[in-house]
Amino acid sequence: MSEFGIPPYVDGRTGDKNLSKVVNRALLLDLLRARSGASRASLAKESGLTKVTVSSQVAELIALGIVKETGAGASDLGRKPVMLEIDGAAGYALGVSIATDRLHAVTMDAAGATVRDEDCPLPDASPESVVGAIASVVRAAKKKYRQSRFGLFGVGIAVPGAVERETGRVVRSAKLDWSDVPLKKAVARHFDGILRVGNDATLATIAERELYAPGADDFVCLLIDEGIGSGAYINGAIHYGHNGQFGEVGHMTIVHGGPRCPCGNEGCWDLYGSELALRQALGAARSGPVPDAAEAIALAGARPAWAEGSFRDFVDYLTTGVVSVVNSMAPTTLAINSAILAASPAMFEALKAAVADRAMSHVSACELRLSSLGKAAPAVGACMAAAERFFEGLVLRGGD
Amino acid sequence: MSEFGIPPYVDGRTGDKNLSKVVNRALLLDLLRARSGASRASLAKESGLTKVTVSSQVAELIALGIVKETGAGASDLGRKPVMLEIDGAAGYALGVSIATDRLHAVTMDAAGATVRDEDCPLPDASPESVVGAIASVVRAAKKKYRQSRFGLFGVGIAVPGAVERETGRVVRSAKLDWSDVPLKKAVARHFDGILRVGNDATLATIAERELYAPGADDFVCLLIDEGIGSGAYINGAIHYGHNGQFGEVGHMTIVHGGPRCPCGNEGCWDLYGSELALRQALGAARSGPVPDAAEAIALAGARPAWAEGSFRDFVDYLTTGVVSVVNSMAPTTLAINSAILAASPAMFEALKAAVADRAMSHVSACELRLSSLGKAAPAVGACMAAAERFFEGLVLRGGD
DNA sequence: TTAGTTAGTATAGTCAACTAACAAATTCCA
DNA sequence: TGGAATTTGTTAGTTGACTATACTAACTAA
Repeated sequence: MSEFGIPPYVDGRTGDKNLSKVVNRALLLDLLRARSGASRASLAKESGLTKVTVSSQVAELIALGIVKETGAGASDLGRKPVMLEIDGAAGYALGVSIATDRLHAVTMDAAGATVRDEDCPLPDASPESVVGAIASVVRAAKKKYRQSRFGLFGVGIAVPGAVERETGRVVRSAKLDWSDVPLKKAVARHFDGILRVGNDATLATIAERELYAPGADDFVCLLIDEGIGSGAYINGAIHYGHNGQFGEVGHMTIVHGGPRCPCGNEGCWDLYGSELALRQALGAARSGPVPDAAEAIALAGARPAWAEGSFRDFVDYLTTGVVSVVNSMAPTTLAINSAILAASPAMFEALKAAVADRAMSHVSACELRLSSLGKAAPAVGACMAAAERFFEGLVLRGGD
Repeated sequence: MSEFGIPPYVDGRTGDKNLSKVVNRALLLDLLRARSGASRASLAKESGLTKVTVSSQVAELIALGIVKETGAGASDLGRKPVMLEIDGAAGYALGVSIATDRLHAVTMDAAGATVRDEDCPLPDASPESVVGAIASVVRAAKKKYRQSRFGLFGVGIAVPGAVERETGRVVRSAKLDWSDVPLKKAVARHFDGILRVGNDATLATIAERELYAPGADDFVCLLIDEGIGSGAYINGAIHYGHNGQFGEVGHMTIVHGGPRCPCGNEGCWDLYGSELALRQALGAARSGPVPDAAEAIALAGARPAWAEGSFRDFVDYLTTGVVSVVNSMAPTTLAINSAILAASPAMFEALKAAVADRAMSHVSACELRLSSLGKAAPAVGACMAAAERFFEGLVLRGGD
């Protein structure tokens, strides 16, 4: 469950008196969050801890207000268990993803249920406007959830660009035309809880894995829209490269000696396999205007004859990139978040078949999946990242 | 120090009474292995543990025979510390790498010092011959080190191909023309200690990191010879993909629509940037025979005019692949093990400059290094992998 | 020779998990 | 209807490893 490979409550820590308590609490919280329908006895069985240990931990979690008893459960024989669950109403996390013209804001309760999903228009994409809009969403949520035990405990922000992990500084966002924006610092003046700022593809990957391959150690997620973004769990941990922007797989060369890309490299996959590239190809194919995103999606569903070549090329370019990713990283699951592919099951099937044909046989066990989270993925992932940190804090509390 | 992200003594483990002892012992062993010149007091300072805890752990490690006192150390003031170190003579690890015509065998003592490095010719590359040769090397080492506390405690075997991690089965090795060879099981009949079988590039990566970037979380290693192999540490853990063969980066496409590769993919980097590809280009350039590896290395040093174009193309192809790797994985250090580049510093410098020019600016902090381990890397890494497991065992012993 | 400093040990206390025994609640079956 | 069996959860006491505190040991410098 943890987004981190080495759980932060273990990493770099000496084996002091609290270590086992902390490890066990994390284990129990993970079990409680993963399945509903747990009791003290079932937790003991699944965790390998004794009933006594579980009871004492559960008592503390209930006292903290994060776990609640929900009455008697079913049993074939013997005393009925007292069912336990994370108390969703204990607190809330807000996830915001930034686009050029709007914010997408998702709210989740402590149990992980989405309780709100809204779009806020932005006057412009300047850092000031964005920070202002985030501040107002945060303010509203803070007020709304003031009554609950932990209130609005965390905010996650998904940025389409490179983010320095430690400081939450946006190093560079081509989409927003930002350079060196201290986003976290700016938002922190309006919110003093858990605040996480990350790359949108990275955060989307957190959400997609939770949905499609919870617990998978090696999981890659591709986001295909204007450009091609990606994120990856490797060895069970989400991978942040430099500046939290792992996975510029869009800027692998697929055409050696090809045209220069704005990124500085040549013949990048992004120039051939992105939605933007497809739209430009469609425009050229009909010798007319370049379709916008909505029209391209409609065309992908309709598949008019004149567009066939463009779509076939698109799948072909996607195949080349996906095979490169599969061969070089050997994930067990690869999720693709693409509105175009979502609109055309046939195209996705063609891609799957082509990848299976070309990928190295011993790694082709990799499962290709189409994401269904769509545009919401980064905001949902931002929520999850904030919640993750919240639970990490709970683990340390009372144990440190 | 651990080759694993989540230390195996923590992963999946509940916080029982021994957990802290195990964690602390691992911590102390890592410190002892990393630097020489430790004392109980310095270990306490560096580990954050109390002197009492350190003393009691050290007493057990000395009783186990893995740590020894080496007399008084220097001090400016006050009582002189009793210096401690891993007792190299406590035991030995053997690392073997398999080539078509010979075995390369490296022996290390428990302190990590290489004590022997030999080549054993092979009559042929059949599984029977290889297993027989390994068995005889192992038998000799077992006999030689019989007197020491732990004797020959482990054997690591580096295979040029895909290896199933759990079982040590060689799924496929094109170089050796092996399919489905239960190598670990076969060798286990001649050796009952720690036995690790792995992909050669993966094991070489372990060795290269230890040398060039000990402790680096994100580290990629490329091995360029007949083909292009690679290994990577991501999030501080060596990454095994499917079948222990992460990093078929050689089979990323760099020429979309290019020629079919034996692997099933098209336009693979391997077809353009490997030593084999270079040698074929050199042969074509002089309209003569394809040079063998030794001649190619000599030519790389001499750089005759007729070969200039081939070498320039070679660097160009390498650049494309390296930039793709750097952009998509964002490692902090990338080590290249290539006899050709080692023979021509100018070529390596040209590669470095071209990569810096084309890689995305925010990830170009990645440091490119030329490996000096050369052909020995896989065998050295195999030793290290065996030693790693040995120390993991020590950590659990007396704590479980 | 004595004060000051650093290394390492001895002893007692604390914490959290464990074991064992028990109380509570429920079903099955005579 | 009333035990026997079974499962849930708690209470009481034990254990192991770390910590704090206080000590001895060894050494430098003035």
